[in-house]
Parts: sequence; structure tokens; C-alpha cells
Amino acid sequence: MVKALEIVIDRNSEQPLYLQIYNQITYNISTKKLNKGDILPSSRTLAEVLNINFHTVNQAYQKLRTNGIIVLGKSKKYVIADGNNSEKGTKLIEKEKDMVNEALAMGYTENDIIESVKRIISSIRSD
Amino acid sequence: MVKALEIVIDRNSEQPLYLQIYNQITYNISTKKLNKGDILPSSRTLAEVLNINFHTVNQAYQKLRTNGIIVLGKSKKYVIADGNNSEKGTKLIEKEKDMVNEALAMGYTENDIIESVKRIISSIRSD
DNA sequence: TATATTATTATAGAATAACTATAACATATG
DNA sequence: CATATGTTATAGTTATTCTATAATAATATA
Repeated sequence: MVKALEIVIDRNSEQPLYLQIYNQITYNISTKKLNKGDILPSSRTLAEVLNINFHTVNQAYQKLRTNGIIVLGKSKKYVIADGNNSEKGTKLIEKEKDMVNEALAMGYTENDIIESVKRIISSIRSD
Repeated sequence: MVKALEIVIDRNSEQPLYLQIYNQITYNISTKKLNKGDILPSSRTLAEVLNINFHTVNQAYQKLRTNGIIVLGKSKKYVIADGNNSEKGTKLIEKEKDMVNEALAMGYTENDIIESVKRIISSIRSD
């Protein structure tokens, strides 16, 4: 099923457009607005809706694909993968490390960090 | 006391130089190689050691300062702050959210994420 | 006091990354 | 066949990052 994605582009954000798309699609998956097997709009279609170039959408899709979050179906459409891929990537660990270091340097304790992550997870779950 | 910072610059990294410096200084703090009150080398000195421009070091220092991780002493030298600042920032939370969403979309469970973060913290602690 | 060291600000330019604009091609769908 | 898709290619623009110099004010030191 093709879902109406809830993606909002902020051209004043310091985050690149393709990362905004990437992050919001992962958010849609985390909050079950997108589920295993759901089909993403074509890069051209989404680009038109968001009023940006299709190459920018493509960049987001490629990153999702690289991380095993979506797969290309034989009908040439991108589909949300099941979570049982083995792509649980080293880059994510690197991001976690940087995040944890920053938090520790800011004075968060171990408990602060764990609690913060738990709070974030449950707030995502309740969306 | 001025510490010999252990910072390695990778010019082939996809991460900007100033973020590499920022992240490695937070790492030095997290691993207690830098402690409250320690003085950072001047931006010119560190730039010379790393063989980069001092503005690039400055950019890292400014970000550390913005996040309350270092403060400018009255002797015009940057000093590691005590962790009791109230800068525990919203941007960090945003980064955590993106990280958690990405992890969930990759198929990590809540427990996976918590355990991963815990593992990372203790591995940092043992450095 | 004089000199050196520091952060800060300013300006300019180069190199890289991000974004846009078109076009073309192969493949799958209807 | 006609349409829609992902992919690749090329080119150009804009934004970010990094470099290069220079100047100023405040602090430390000799």
C-alpha cells in the first residue's frame, strides 16, 4: 500500500534536505505510520510534492537502502524492509559514540543518558 | 594544567575537520584524559600541531563553548568546564531522536538500543 | 614598560558538498 | 505501445567548509 508520507521540509534548517527526508522516513517507520511492505512514492512523485529536485529524494532513498531500511522490489518500487536485516551498521554505532561523548562532556551521567534515551523511545512509541 | 591532547585528523573522513576536533575533545573529557579546569592549547597552537588553519580549530572551540563544555577563563584561555552547566541542550535531544529513529527503523528493539548505549558508555569508561 | 601570546573580528578566496536542471536509458506495468 | 519507474550522466548553481592574511584588544611575561 502506498502511504501518504508526513514529511515536512524546512529550507532554513541546518540539516541537509536529503537528511531531513531520511530522518523523517525513519520516524514514520518507528511510529508505525509506515510498516514492512509499504511502498514509498517514486522519487519523482515525492520530489514534486515536496517541491524539490528528484535527485535529492534519491539521495535519501539511497541512504535508506544502504542501511537496509528499504529494498527495491522487482516492480522497481521501494518497499519498507522487515527489520531483520543484518545492516545494523557500524555508522550508527559511531553516531551513538559521538552522542554519548557529547552528553558525558556536557555533564550528563550514565543514568541521565539512559533515562533520556528511554524517554525518547517511549515518546516515539506514543506518536 | 595544559594537557597533550590526543587528536587525530582524518582528511579523508566524511566528517568535517571541526567536528572531528569537537568530537575528540568530548571524548577526551569523557575518558578523563581532560578534566575540569584543564586548559586547552590555544587555537593557533593546536592548529599548528594538527597542520590545519586556526579558524577551523576555532570553530570547534566555539561549538564546545556554545554547549557549555568549555569556558573562557579571564586569562583568555579555554578551560574545561565543570559538568554542572545548564546547557544540556535541545540539539543533543534532537540528535538522540534521529539516532533512535534510525535504530528503530533498522530493526533494533528498545532493548537493543539501551544495551548498545550501555555498552558504549562502559567501553568509553574503560578507555 | 615593552614584547609576546591570546581570543576575536574581518575579508577574501579555494575546495568540497549539497542542490537543481535536463536528458537519456533499461525495465516493468497497464 | 505508452507510461512510470530507477539509474546514470552531465552541467551548473548555491552553500558550507577550509584556508590565508591582517588587524585589534586584552592578558601575561620579561
